[in-house]
Amino acid sequence: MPKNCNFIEKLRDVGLRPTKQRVKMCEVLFNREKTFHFTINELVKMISEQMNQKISLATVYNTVHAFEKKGYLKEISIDSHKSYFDTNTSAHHHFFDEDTHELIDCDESDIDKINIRKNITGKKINSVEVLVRVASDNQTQK
Amino acid sequence: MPKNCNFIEKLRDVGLRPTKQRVKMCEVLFNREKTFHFTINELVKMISEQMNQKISLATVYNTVHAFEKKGYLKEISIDSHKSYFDTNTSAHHHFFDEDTHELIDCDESDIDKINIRKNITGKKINSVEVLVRVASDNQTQK
DNA sequence: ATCTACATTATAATAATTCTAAACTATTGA
DNA sequence: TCAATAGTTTAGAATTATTATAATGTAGAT
Repeated sequence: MPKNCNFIEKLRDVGLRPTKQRVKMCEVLFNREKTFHFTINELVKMISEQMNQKISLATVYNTVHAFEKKGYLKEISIDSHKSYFDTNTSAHHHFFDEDTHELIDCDESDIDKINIRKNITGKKINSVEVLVRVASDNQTQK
Repeated sequence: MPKNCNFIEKLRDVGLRPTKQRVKMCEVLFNREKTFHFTINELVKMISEQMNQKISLATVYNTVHAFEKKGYLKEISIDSHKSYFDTNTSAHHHFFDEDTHELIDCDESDIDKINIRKNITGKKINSVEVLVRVASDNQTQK
């Protein structure tokens, strides 16, 4: 199962040259069972750990944004100080754990379909997403 | 109707000294019919326009954060590149116009109560907020 | 009126992100 | 196969938003 071939095709499909940095980035991002969330810094660290060579921050930024523009990654805004990205690019809801800063996907079935009664004239709805902030239920903890 | 007295009391209540910068800031933020949304830069501009004197960015940041900590302002995360604040501090939903970058409050009645079926053990739900992204319905426009 | 603790300010520092330009490499086609 | 070229990577500079600093100013208590 030469997984990398898929990534090379994927990159080509998107109009990106399959350089070794990008193929490695694809492995880290897409070669996994479940979708996941990351920040740029976390991603750089993960890639660096898996490569003998160092990868430049600029390359990671550029490529992440290229993937985002093409719909292979999605940015999630939760915290104004950091950009989180999600390899699950479908419209879906999230839990955000305010203690650990962990982002957790909601299944379709976890939240009923949301009915919007308000209409903004001349505008169509692009997405409807829910963010559920959770924190420790422990009284003794902040 | 000496509105400023209210602001002085409000500031005192929060443990902030009612300096003229802060009172002016209160006027801009709270002396209005409807709640509104702003970025720090917009706020600085608004305050500067209403004062003969210039106000320092640092003062605005500090005071906005002080208000936020005390629950008189609320930060809204929509766009990782800018911090939006809201003078409506209740949990409520938003429309975000992706064409104009305008943030619009949803009334309670615009969206049905959201039922969350998933439970995260040991965690309680702090807030449930919906963001509805809208854009021009015009085909000819991006 | 004076004193003191807290505020304001300009500016420096920091952090996240984007830009730049030189060196590098995948692809094309001879 | 191999050079030409068009796109890529990189380190580091530039930019932007935000926070820290330290000197000066001011509100409130005495």
